[in-house]
Amino acid sequence: MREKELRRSMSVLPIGTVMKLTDLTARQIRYYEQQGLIKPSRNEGNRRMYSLNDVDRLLEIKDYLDEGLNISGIKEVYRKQSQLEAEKKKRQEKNLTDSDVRRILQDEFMNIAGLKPPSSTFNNPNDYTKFNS
DNA sequence: CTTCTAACA
DNA sequence: TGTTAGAA
Repeated sequence: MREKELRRSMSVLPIGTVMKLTDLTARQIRYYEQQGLIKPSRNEGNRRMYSLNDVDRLLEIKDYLDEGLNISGIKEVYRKQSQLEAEKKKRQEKNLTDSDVRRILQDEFMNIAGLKPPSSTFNNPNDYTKFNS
């Protein structure tokens, strides 16, 4: 399912198509870009090329605007959203690291004790009771 | 013909 | 945000 995300991030739509898809004027689309809300790529002729994700983002921006939020308010939303995702990723990385450490630690114990690991211990890495004797 | 930048009766 | 001029 990662291939799908890759396609959604491909910049292949000219501003004219995005205008029809979002019902926004070129002026508005370019303005939101200036505000850093979207970052379309440019083709060989310096023309903006948008991705499906950009279109979704623009549609989202339009909704926020209708809900009464101003540009700075929308910026805040995305700013906080990015930080939450960053923290989430760090947590995941830390958990994976802890998991690795636990597995390595268990291997160490097994070697020192010259024991073969009980299957129940593998099913629950947090259970060290088998090693307390 | 489409899009870009810059500017404002 | 709209609109427009001149260039690409």
